[in-house]
Amino acid sequence: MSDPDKKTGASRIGRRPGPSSTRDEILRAARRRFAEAGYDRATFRNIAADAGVDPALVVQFFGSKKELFAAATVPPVTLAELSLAPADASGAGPGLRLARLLMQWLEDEGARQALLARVRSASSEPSAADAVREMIGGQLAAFAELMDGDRPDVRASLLATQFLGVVFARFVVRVEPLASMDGKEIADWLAPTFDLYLTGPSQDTPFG
Amino acid sequence: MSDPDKKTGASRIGRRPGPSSTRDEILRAARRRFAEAGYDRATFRNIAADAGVDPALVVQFFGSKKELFAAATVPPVTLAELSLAPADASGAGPGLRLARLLMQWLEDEGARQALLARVRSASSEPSAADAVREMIGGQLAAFAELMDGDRPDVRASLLATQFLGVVFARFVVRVEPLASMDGKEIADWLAPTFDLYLTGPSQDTPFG
DNA sequence: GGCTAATGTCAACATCTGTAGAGTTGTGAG
DNA sequence: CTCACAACTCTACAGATGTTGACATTAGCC
Repeated sequence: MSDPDKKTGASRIGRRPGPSSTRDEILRAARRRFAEAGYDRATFRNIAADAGVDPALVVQFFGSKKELFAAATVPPVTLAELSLAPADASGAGPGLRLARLLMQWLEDEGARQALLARVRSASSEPSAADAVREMIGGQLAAFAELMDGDRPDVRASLLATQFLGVVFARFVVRVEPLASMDGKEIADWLAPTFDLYLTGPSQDTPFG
Repeated sequence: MSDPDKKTGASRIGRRPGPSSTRDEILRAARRRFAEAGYDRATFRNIAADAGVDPALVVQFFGSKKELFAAATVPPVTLAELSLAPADASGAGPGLRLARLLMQWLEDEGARQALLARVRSASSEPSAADAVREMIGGQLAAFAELMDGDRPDVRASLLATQFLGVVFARFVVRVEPLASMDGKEIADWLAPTFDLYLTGPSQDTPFG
């Protein structure tokens, strides 16, 4: 007998009638909080409040904070799913194609939040740093085959630093004018750099 | 009368005899903790323990955590203090000179820790993000005069992203092989990119 | 020597955190 | 209908955190 009024009938505890999308709402709330505040400052209570739910339910669904983070920060769109084709048909070079692809990826809110959550959290939570590292190893190493020159590993990691730097400067530090620029415009500026890393001369100095 | 034994005489509380370097030790401990764990996970208790001191003393010296952070993360060596001259005499281009200067700056433990503390903390603590942004605005804008082309603001911020990306990928995410490479070697690879940003063609597309 | 300020510890505070356990209500299969 | 299970909330706990106030000891100036 926890319901004081039979007419209203809406008891706060217990399962809700009808189908439930709560689990997805928790995931979306978690992704946004992790993206905006990072691992430590995104709390169960904040996330649960955003999803309109009790914090304990989040625990029941996902077990622990680390598991929630892992579940909430897998990008809903992968680079491979984006169409490389239209840029390919435009006669653009590999650097510009890659730059456009990456910037286009960031336009998707879910993917951007997932990436940002990982980048932000990498500063304090080691498992998030692992996620970023594996992301780079997996996603960008696929582009290593585009690389003509030697030291493709060095080229790939430098390319990754340039991309990570743009993300960090644009969304975390908010460096101007980069933060306010259009994604396509940034892609144009990044293209020559990417070409440099992809196909430029090696800077190895074995006799230095 | 808190001393139970006059012979040993070393009471734990109260001021220590002789001059004190405690304040500097706290600053060093704070800088290291902030650099390795970021703002949130570097705690008063950790820092105080590293300095061999009571946490309350840290508060007494610096007031609050934010003030301690501000005091501990000002780089002990500035870019301007590093000698640009020797690289200049070697006939190297502006990109290589700048790359070497920045990598040389990171070799200094204090400067590296201060920068890393700010970068790591920028992910969660807004005042740290401010510090990074102002750092970029102040230090790197001094190199904007080296830039020939138009849009020096865009060029400077892109240069900053490349540098930030290297720092983030190398020390936070620890992307290989970049994390294990020598600073000078990285400078060689970065040089063409910096030249591109400093003096390369503009990517503005007013008619695009 | 005496006094003030600097240096130091200790115990405690209010608050927030992740998480556990018990209890309540709806769903769906038999 | 029944009954196991899934979806919920409530309460509470143990630990950590930034910060405070009271107190102890020494340094340095008159």
